[in-house]
Amino acid sequence: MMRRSKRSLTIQDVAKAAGVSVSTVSRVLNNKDDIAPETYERVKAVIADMGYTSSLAARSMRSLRKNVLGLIIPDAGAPFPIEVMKGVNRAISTLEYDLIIYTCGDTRKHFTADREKKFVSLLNNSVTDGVIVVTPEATHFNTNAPVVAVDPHYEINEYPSVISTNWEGAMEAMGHLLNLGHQRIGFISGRYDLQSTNRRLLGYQDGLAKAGIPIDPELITQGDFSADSGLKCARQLLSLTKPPTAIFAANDEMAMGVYQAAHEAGLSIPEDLSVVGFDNIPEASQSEPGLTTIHQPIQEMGKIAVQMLLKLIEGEPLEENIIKTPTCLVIRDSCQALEPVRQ
Amino acid sequence: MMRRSKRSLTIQDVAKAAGVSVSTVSRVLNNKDDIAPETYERVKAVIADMGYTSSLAARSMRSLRKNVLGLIIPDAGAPFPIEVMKGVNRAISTLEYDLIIYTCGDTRKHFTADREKKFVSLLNNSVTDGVIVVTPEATHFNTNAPVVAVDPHYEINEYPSVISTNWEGAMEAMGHLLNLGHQRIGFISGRYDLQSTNRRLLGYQDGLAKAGIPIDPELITQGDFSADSGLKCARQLLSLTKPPTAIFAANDEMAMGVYQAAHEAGLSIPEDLSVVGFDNIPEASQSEPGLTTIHQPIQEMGKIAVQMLLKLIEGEPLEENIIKTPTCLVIRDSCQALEPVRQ
DNA sequence: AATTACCCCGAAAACGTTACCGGTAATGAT
DNA sequence: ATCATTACCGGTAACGTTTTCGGGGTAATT
Repeated sequence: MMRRSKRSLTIQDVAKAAGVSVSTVSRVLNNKDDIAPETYERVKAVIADMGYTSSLAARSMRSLRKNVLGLIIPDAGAPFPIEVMKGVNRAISTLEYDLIIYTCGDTRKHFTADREKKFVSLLNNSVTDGVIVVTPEATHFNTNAPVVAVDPHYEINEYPSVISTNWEGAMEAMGHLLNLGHQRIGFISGRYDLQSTNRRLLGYQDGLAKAGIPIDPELITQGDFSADSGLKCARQLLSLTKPPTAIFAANDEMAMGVYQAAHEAGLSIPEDLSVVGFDNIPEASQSEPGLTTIHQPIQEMGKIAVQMLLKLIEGEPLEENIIKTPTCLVIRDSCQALEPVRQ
Repeated sequence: MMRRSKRSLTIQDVAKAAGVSVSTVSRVLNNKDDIAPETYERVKAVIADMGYTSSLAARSMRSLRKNVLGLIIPDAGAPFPIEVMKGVNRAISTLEYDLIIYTCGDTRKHFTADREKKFVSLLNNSVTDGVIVVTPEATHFNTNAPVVAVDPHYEINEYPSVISTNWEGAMEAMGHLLNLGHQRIGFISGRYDLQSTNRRLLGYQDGLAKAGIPIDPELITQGDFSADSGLKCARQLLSLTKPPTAIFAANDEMAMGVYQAAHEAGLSIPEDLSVVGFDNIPEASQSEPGLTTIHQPIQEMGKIAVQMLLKLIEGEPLEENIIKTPTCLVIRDSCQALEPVRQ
């Protein structure tokens, strides 16, 4: 129960208490085999008794292997990075790695630079063996420790990445709506400079083209992946002189905004408006009605990123530098066949 | 563009490149005033040019102040810790502190021990100046760096903490339902050994007592704060021979489970069943119908925790060791006055 | 009995950084 | 002209760990 007043416990204190050298304690800590069983047990007991844990900083500085993985996510709050985080956490929990999460603040200004700086500061010569970055803006990180990206913003990168079949997913979503007889389908996009946005928009356009339906620019709006932007875009779409009978939102959060806009306009889903989202975040199944959406295996993506990262750390080569995770359509209750009688 | 192959950049490399000593570079890095302006600028330029960032590990080991705060959360996924995280992140973003998040895995077995170990490993003599722990199980942390808890599990702790007015909130929720004429009110509790659960249950009981309504043990069920447990408890409540006309769930996630159970049973909310939650997580406003709930300023709690922690780091005394954040009733569309005609 | 082999363990050198102490040159005061 | 003061900067000792090296025992082999 006695507490050191100033300094904290060091390996020296343990060594003194156990009557052995510092090296021996270190050997015990790292499960080296070069040690007598009885000494091992005795030192182990002293360590447990004193409640000693080694300093991450000192350990990281000396040894090459730190047994810590890093995860860098944008301003925490969006479901996507959080789902990735869960997947990473789960994948790591069975290994002997620890996880440190870094969030870059929400300052839009120096977003990239700031993130990159923090990233390097973490990695460069510090505390982690490798890092996973979620939706990175930067296309290059100057470090020698491995990096894996999940859903990178831009297409051309230096680092390995895992990303979903965005185009195929969007095609499938469009196929579903078209099969139900919808012809005027609104699209709510994300930022145009983002890879995932681009692919989904392309899927929307190609889906229409395949069905022989001309593209009406009025039906394409731009959001920013937030529910709020989805609301605004949906309002805009619904106030058109010839409003769409269905809306395909580039992610589920914006689809939730569509729900709200429909509610405002007195439209019920799916009777008056069909809605399809993208991602299949947990909220999609809890909404009323359940949101039909394109499932993206987000947690799985985190898991795959961990596997890639571990390979890189071990020095093994990667078979694929870009791994594509498959999407699939999840049908719930937010879509309905269009009445054959057109008004 | 040239990249070192093996080792990463050190302060030595920078010093050599800038033609100054290591100490001078360090002075520049730490904005010490004991330096000539021109030298400062020159070294700064070299640092930027080489893309050097100092090693967190080495810096942490040597200097007392690390300018890094730690946040420890249970298995990431639950909305509560995530909201705290957002608040902490926001509070920190204006300061010159960085944030490192640690999640203890979801292994139930050594939950406390594991968490404590990780915690100490982070703090003890490592990388952070102080740590915020969300819903800690442990009542004591053997460390000399400061700790602040948000919503600690148990009532008697060693560390300062910030916690909501759980009893008052529950009383207000009950007052609302009772005012609407409800007499049979079901309660879905959390784990009985948790402080917040206890307080809310007490509020439920005291609310009934105040209205002169006897407590029916049948109406009190125990969940575990997950939506799934809320579903199960609600099923149980609704299958009673005399089912409740209203359900008060000890958190919003379980209230979402109630929604699902009502849906299954063909009951509509609020016509056939009134529901009140607790927490006011983002999903509460997005659900259909909007969930009436007790607002807990979760992000604010994170912010307050940061303020307390900073005081402790600065060595200033705390005015209060326990700060209570106020709850308030948020009325949405999940409650309705009970028809005067009783069946 | 002498040599070899092996098993443990301790001493000491790093790792990259900051804190502390001095030292030099320039400036100002007597 | 000498001394004290200041401004700036470099050398060096830590910080707490892991790793390498080697040495002292004891057991096995010649």
